[in-house]
Amino acid sequence: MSLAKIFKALGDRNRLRVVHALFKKKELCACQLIELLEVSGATASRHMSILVDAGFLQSRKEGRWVHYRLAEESPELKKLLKWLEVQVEIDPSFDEDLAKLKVITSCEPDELRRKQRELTCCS
Amino acid sequence: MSLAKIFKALGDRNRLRVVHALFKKKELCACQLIELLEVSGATASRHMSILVDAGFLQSRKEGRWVHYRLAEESPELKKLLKWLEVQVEIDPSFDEDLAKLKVITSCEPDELRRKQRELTCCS
DNA sequence: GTCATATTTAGTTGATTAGCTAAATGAATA
DNA sequence: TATTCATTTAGCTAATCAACTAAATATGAC
Repeated sequence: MSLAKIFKALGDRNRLRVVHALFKKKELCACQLIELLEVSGATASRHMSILVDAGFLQSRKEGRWVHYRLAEESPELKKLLKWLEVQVEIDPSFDEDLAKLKVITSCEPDELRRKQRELTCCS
Repeated sequence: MSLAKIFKALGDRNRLRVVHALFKKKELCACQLIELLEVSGATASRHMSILVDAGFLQSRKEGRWVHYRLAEESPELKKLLKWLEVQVEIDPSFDEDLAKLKVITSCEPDELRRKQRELTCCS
């Protein structure tokens, strides 16, 4: 894994939001991250794959759902994440996501998806 | 300064080479970095401005020459640079630049520029 | 002042990338 | 088995970005 690739993976606002969310929640499924970012599923999926590819995230498939969490393998990347965790804590631009996260994790993924469908149908 | 911008600045191989070089040499002028990267002066200048902009580098003008070194202001960025310093040390893909750096810093900037002109004229 | 020279800015081009929609895949359930 | 649904892949578009050349700026030397 090249250093440039590692930094490139973090050089995107939406991907930083995903990492920030996983600092806060430990594990989130794809549909929750879609809800958080408010992008298409395809776009979110691509962001995840970039973060997994760079070694920051690991995924776990459970039935139809894919769950993401921060990877634990590399001690070096963990150090970098430690630094990043302090920075996002300081940065008020991530505060909005905290409230959003609260809503997103207040119900189970399947219920969340039902709500998402309702919204897109009725609006 | 946004976090995404900070990471984006490091998400380019040539800019990482510049930072690596400045870990090794403390201060280098624009013409030496042009020689190191083997890109046009304009391209090198743009890379430098991105690194300065992100807070990693500071520049010092001395007559016609501009000298660059790692910035000391931000304790947070210094921590990140500390991490990066360890990584580039481990990464063998930066080894080639060590030999190159030796040549580049073996003579003063004005002599280096003379050599550069000779090469482009005669080849 | 004029010339030479180091660097930056402007403007162009080709490659990469973040976003989308639509189609494909894979897994649970009727 | 057929259907439904979560996610990924494919294919497209607009924006970003790294590289270049040429022109502009700035500084030292004649």
